[in-house]
Amino acid sequence: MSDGGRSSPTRRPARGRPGTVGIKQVAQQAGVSPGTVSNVLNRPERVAAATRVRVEEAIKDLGFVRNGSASTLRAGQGRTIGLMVLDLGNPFFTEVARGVEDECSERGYAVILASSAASPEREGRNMLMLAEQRVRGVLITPVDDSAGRLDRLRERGVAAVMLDHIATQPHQCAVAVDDVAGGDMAVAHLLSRDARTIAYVTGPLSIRQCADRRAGARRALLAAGRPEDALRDVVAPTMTPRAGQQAAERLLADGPPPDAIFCANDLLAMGVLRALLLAGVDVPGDVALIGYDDIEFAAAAAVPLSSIRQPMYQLGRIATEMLLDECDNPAGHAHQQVMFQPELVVRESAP
Amino acid sequence: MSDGGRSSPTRRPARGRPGTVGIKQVAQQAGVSPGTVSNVLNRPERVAAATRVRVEEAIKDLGFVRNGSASTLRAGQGRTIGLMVLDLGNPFFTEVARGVEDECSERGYAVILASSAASPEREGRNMLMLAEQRVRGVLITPVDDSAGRLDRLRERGVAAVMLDHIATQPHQCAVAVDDVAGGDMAVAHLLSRDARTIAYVTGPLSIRQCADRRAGARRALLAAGRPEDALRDVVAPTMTPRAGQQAAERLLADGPPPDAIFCANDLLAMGVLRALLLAGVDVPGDVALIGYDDIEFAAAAAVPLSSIRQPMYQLGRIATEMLLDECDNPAGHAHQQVMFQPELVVRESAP
DNA sequence: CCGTGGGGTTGACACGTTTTAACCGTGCGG
DNA sequence: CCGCACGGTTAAAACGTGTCAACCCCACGG
Repeated sequence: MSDGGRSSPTRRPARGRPGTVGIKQVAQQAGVSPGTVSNVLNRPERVAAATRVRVEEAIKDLGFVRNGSASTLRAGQGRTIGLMVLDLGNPFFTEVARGVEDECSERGYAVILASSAASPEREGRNMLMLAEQRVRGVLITPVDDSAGRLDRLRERGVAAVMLDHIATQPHQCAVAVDDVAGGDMAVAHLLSRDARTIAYVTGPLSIRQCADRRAGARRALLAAGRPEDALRDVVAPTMTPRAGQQAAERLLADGPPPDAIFCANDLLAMGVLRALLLAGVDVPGDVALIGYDDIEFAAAAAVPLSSIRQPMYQLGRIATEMLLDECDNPAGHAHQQVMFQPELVVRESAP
Repeated sequence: MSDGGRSSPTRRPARGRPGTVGIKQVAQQAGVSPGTVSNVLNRPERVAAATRVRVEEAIKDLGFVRNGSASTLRAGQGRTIGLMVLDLGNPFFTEVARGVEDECSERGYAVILASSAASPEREGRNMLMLAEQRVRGVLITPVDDSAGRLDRLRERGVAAVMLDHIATQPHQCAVAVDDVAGGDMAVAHLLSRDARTIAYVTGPLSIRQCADRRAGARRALLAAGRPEDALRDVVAPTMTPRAGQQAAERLLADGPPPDAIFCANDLLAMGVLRALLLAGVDVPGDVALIGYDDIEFAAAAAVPLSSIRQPMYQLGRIATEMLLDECDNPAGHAHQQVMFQPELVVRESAP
């Protein structure tokens, strides 16, 4: 009956493990057609209750697990998104990743992790891999302005949300934290404590975050009627504790210390703090200190750090929400740029 | 000409984006058969140089990117592994993840990230998802002893390597760091500085790492001819700075401070340090302090922490190497348990 | 001149799922 | 009594790639 392809003697055994159980083994066991099994899996409401339980039992008995590749191939889209971060070593990004993973795990999505490690070449390579995996969407902290790359993705039907990066184009989703406001906040707080001279210890100003926080700091100075050059920049080559310590040592060697120091990063701030304490400078008595990010270790420093808290975890969660919403409803999706407001956390280093 | 399927009026447009270019569009453009394109992709040496460049040009022109789902489906295996960590918030695991990602990125594998968040239920859920994605192998920090789960995976042909966990069965790959040796090392160092009384601030002793490090510490005591109870345990409920601080406060309130404190974790150690300094205890003058893990922030603490360094990044890399080797050569693969040796890093908190 | 061998290439099928149109009773309104 | 709609189910056609037997062509030895 039907066309009996069964008899073909050239039939090879399945490529995968011999015992691979697919939808049709389940169907046979449940005395039903493969299509019905698929329906049980994807639209359970369309199948009669009695049949459904029979199929579900068969699934459990045989230990069937659906083949995602086949599903993705046929349906044209799977339940996978890509997450491309700048630097897996930075607590900021790992907190974001935690938010992304939590949200995805709850909604049954898989996260493919990729790190550009700040290298455009590696970003490209990983991007290609994500494209091959036919991810449904991508969360990305772009290394440079990769608007072009993202547009090409969009043409392929891959949604994208930019992380911690303001969108340069309107047809683009993005979530970020207002770094200008954060810088303003930090310096305004220092000024309210009657700081007259303030230093800004920062990473390279080519990094948007560093530049924005500086802009905010200057805005606060202007608002207080101080000259902009009341803020003294000290640029460190990288944003690590070591670099912060060295920057602070330079600063101390160079004349009388400022009343307060604002750091672009808690990692820098921890190094700065160490240099100050080693030099016998009292914190906050002689110099007030404030960091940025409010990473977990900030509160555990020798002198607990005041800092500007960013909702890192929330950033990841919201970005994922936006991305998945766009995936589920590409037409009626309004691209939006969400800008979180940072928050001042006052601790002992700048009470 | 050939079989003109074009004329069929019932032909639906492709499900995916209209412009989807597949292997056959490339073939047509290059004037060659789809099979040849596949060969160019997978066994370039079998195709004549001239044809190859023509195909490669066509690929570039059309912007073709291979469909990983179809490839995986047909070939029975893809280039994807799963990484299941215990806690994305812990720098230890993120460092491991960094190693895994680097290695995979270099070898063209994709990493699916999953976190069990120490919940067996969530571990199970994510495990199912990894199975659906037909990952080629899994790197896992098991929440409890999930030997059964791993065996079931293995039956499905999914390789597995346990991370930071000794294998309970011989047919199992595992990489770990010798925690007993680490504990020994730490306490031996403290003893060499003439510490007489030592406290061990630890997380729950049900955590293998905590228990092993304690065992090592006692071993060092015995080796020095001290009674085992020269080591006083102080158990904190979690391994965070806050918990460490509270534990140290309890310790100080409870009698004269010990000569030295060994912490199961740098996070705990940072909290302990803070408590000591607040209480006016000099470190290392009055109390020497040593942590574990040597996370980046340990060196940046108020008093830079001595610590036991674990090769976290290397752990991830090696584990990945072992996993991929097993994937590429399942038959001739000898399961092995690699045990790394930790390393004492001497800084000011216990010189 | 014919057979043979081998490098290149092709055609067609299979992988496991989703989807859609068709099918099958059955109850109901006309 | 006929036709129709409807809830359930099925058969079959894709989805895009990998693989393998078959094939073609040309050079070469007999």
